Order: sequence, then C-alpha cells, then structure tokens
Amino acid sequence: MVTKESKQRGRPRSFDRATALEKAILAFWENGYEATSVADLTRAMGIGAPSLYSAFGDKQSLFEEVVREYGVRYGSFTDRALEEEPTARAAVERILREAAVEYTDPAHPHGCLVIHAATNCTSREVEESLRARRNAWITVFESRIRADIATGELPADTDASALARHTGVIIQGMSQQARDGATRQQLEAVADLAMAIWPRPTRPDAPNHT
Amino acid sequence: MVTKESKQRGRPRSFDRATALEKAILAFWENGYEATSVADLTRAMGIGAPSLYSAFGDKQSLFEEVVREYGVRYGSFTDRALEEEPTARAAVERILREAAVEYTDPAHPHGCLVIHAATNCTSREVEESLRARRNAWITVFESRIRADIATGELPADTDASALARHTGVIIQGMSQQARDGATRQQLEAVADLAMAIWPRPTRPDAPNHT
DNA sequence: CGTATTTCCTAGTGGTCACTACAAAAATCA
DNA sequence: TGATTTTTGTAGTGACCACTAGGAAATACG
Repeated sequence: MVTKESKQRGRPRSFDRATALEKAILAFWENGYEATSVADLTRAMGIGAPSLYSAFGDKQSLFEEVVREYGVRYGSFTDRALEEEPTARAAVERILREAAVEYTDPAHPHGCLVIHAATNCTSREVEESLRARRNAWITVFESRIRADIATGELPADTDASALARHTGVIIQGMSQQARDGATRQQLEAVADLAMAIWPRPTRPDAPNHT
Repeated sequence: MVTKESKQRGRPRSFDRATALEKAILAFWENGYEATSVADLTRAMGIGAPSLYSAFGDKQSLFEEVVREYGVRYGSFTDRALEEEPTARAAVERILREAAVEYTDPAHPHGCLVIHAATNCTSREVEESLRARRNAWITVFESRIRADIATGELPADTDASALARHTGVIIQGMSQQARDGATRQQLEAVADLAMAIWPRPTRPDAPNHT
C-alpha cells in the first residue's frame, strides 16, 4: 500500500504509525474490543478519527492488526519456548513461568489480550477469531506432547489431550487471576503446583529439567 | 416493597417476575453485562422497557439481582461442597467435577456468569463487584485448606495460599474453556489431572477419597 | 357506578456509538 | 509559481444506547 521508497507526494503523516499502533494495543488490552470506543482510541493514539480510519481501516481491522502485533511483541514467548525447549514438559514449564511474569508486568495491562479482549462481545466475528486463537494453543500443546510420547520422553499411556487442555486451563486461569490482581509470586506458585502433574519420563537417560 | 398479602389495588402485573428474572439471567450469562442491551433484555423477558424499569430498577440493579439469583440457582454447588464434604480436598474435587458438568450443561450458556459477564466492562462498578466475588472464592478455599492443615488432614508444610489460588485458576480456566467449546468429558479429564497435585494426608487414619 | 391505584404501551429524550463529507493545510512535482 | 496529491481538523451522519414522560388500560375499593 504505502511504499517507503522515495518521498511521498502529498502532505506527510504527522504521527508515527507504529507508536500509534502500540497505543492502540494498550487501549484494547486494558479495556477489550467492545469497551474501547473509537474516541478512546483517537485519544490514546493522539490522532484524529479520519487519520485513524485512513491509516488502519475501521475499528475491527485495527483490532485485527493489534492482535497480530500483540502476538509478535507480547505473545511470542510461547512459540519461543515450544521451539527452543527440548521437551514438552520443559516448554510448558517455561511458558507458565514466563506467563507469570508477563501477565503481571506493571509496564502494561495485566493478563492476556487474546483471552480477555473480546469476551462477551457483540461482534461474533471478533469473538470467534480470538476463540480460534485460544483453541489453537491447545492443539499445539497436544501435538507437542504427542511428539514426546513418540520419543519415549513421556510414558506411552500419557493422556496428551487432557494434559494439553490442562495446560490451557492453567494459562487462561492465570490470566484471569492476573487481571483480578494476583501477583507474580502468587502465579509462580500456581505454576509450580501445576507442573507437578506431569508424568516422569520413561527413558532413564531422558533429561530431567527439575 | 410489594407485599403478597391480599389483592393489589391497581392493574395486575401481566408477567411473572421470577421467570422474567430467569430470562434475564440467561441473557446476561450468554452475552455479558455490557453487550446485553435493554432492548435485548425486554425481548428476552417478553416485557416492555417501562415494565422492566418499574419491576427491577435500572439495568445495573437488574444485573445485581441477576448475579444474586444466579448464585443461588447455579452457583451454590461450591458452597454445598464446602459445607458437606469432610475435607478441603474432597470439597475441591467435588467442586471441580460439578463445575465440569455445570459449565457444559446444554440447558444454559456455558461457563460461569460471575467469571465472564463483566470482563472488559465500561462500568467499573459492575466489574469490581464481580472481581470481588471471584477473589472471595480464593479466600474461602484458603481458609478451608488451613483448617485441614490444623487438623492434620493436610501436611503442615502445605502452601495453603498457593493451593487455593491453583484451585481458582483451574475453575476459572475451566470456565473459559467451556465457553470456548470444551466438552464435559474434556473438563472432567482436566479436573482429574488437577487433583493430582493435592498432598496426601499426614494422619494415617485420615479419609482418603480417591 | 365512580374513583383510586398500579401497570401497560407508545413514542419519544439526550447521549454516545462507529464512521465520514468536506475543505484547509502541507508536502512534491512541473 | 501553480498543479497535484495526501493528511489534517471540523463538523457532522444515522443508529443505537439507557432511560422515561404521558396517557390508556385494568384492577380493587366505596
């Protein structure tokens, strides 16, 4: 759409698109999709309504871009853990620990935008989009766990589906608690407890990560 | 306010207040406080707006009554379990099992009204009221667990605070999952897993409940 | 019957919602 | 400079929001 090469022809934009988007992320994160009005957004982003609409489209497409950028800037710790850690158990443990920190970081609204921003929303489209994202997490966890069962890292009788869903329950419950005022230490204690249900590896040479 | 004794003087009410309230519960439960408009409510309750306002006050006081009645009709299983079960562990296990059933009951909206109905709400008052309710659960769990530590039912080194919060996380995560489409069986499997973190009793004669 | 009382329906109230028409402003290009 | 292009701020749009005034309707009392 807008190419950065050479000078633009018309009047230059008076705001930085990226920082305006960041402000929009914080606004939606704090109050959710529905409860954040376009007037709230223009105030938070420091631009007029016509500028918002010309730069980001309508409210819904701005929100979609917000969710994408949120995933990159604040939600990528899950993907990183799943890629970098050697086992599903280690990955989940790291995810829960980083979630405890991230969800209670005073630098931004508490909890997870994807979990809370569109609960009880009049736009079914927006609600469904975030629901699909949340359910995709569970599927990713499950396939990661199945991979560890295949290698013998986890016992053959491990219920991958239940373990994955339990992980999702813990993450989403932690996010809710963070919004309700739980501290980082309290969430870390919950993460500790939650990890206790993971079965021990069957291979005696398997890494232990305790 | 309205006494049931003897006949009323004026024109009789053309709707049953209790069933209208029940319809309001379902509407708020389905879509939350903010996203349920008064027009939605009058449609669901089958009455005109002036009747709604004269019978229930404004939208917020109707919602407060909805939350109270919801607690009695759909949320009392937690109180019952805490009263009737001999140990905190048994109570929590029963709560999780009944939550799995209740949160996925096709007869009404999924999940818990108190957890979801006012997340990301423009009315701070309503949001705070429900937040206080949720946080009260954790406190009740914790004191119940401390009581069991005192009797020796649970080990002296049990982290009552963390265990109570973990229980809250599980319940709230299960409610979120129920809204996202998890089945009763899936939630029951999560409840099974979650109970595995409970420490064994120290008193050898203590009931076991497995 | 008439009167008092309460509820009902109609038709609004002002306010906020997401969104935009329009023209001045600010840049590049000739 | 003047023409072109894009962004800007102003000032709205109709739609929906929670809520209500006012009078007709339906009951009980005397």
